[in-house]
Amino acid sequence: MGIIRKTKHFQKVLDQFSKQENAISANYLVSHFNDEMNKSTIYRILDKLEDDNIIHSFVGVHGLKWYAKCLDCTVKEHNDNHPHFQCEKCNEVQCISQTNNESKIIDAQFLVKSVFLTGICNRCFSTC
Amino acid sequence: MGIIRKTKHFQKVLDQFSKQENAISANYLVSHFNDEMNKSTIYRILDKLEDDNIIHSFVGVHGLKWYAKCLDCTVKEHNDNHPHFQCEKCNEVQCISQTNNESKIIDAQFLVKSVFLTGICNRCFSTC
DNA sequence: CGCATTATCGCAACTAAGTTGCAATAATAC
DNA sequence: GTATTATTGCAACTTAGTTGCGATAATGCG
Repeated sequence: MGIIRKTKHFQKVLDQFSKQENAISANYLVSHFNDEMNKSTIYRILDKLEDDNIIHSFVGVHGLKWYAKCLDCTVKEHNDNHPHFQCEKCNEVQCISQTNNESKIIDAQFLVKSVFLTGICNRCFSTC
Repeated sequence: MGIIRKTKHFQKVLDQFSKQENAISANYLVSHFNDEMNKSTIYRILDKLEDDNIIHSFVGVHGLKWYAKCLDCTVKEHNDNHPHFQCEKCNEVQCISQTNNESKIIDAQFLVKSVFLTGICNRCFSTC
């Protein structure tokens, strides 16, 4: 089990995920909480939140680690494998609601656990 | 234009992609050519090969940079967006032939340029 | 072929993200 | 209120990838 004590720092990091539907990079949190908490604290809290299946992690286009809220996961089982989409222009990462279409693609070849898409988001596409 | 002179080093790196269907990590090449060439040389050659649309790059599960051969790309246009699959157990990355199924998933929401899947590959699945 | 030009290379030093060990601090249980 | 121990801050580290610069070698031309 990851989280044991409910500290102020833990609460602050968790709050970020409550008021934000999309994914958040570890890096963003480090600079956002720059003068409130140490970066190792943030990384450790993220580890523990992931341990408890409250958030899940993946790697974005520039090799940075991103975290997003788990939707239907319990402490025991992580079963929220919704796809993520990162825009190459604005770098924002969006969670895509599961459609079950993806599993078809690869069928017998592999057991797919996560889907990561990149491209241009609506907003950036319409402003260029 | 990336590649201008056909040096021995350039040829050696390119050979790796000729005799290998799947993706190769920059990191692998650095240790593979450890006593033959400097790592900055390798990174620079990879940059140039990508510039010329001979290979394309993406980031794998651990944030490492991977490269795979471009199939139907010209120097002017990169149009090979085949999906990649990385196994979480053996870390191997496979190129998946384009099926055009993926574009359906997200349709009007985004312009998808790349698809990256993770999970368990056939070989690892059958040996556990 | 020989030479000048300049792309490429090796080296060392750097950057940035993320990790780790340890002593100090603070949350919890009794 | 105090003891226990999880959490935190700090500094030092690791690892992938980048950069500047002088040395080397590929190419083009006479």
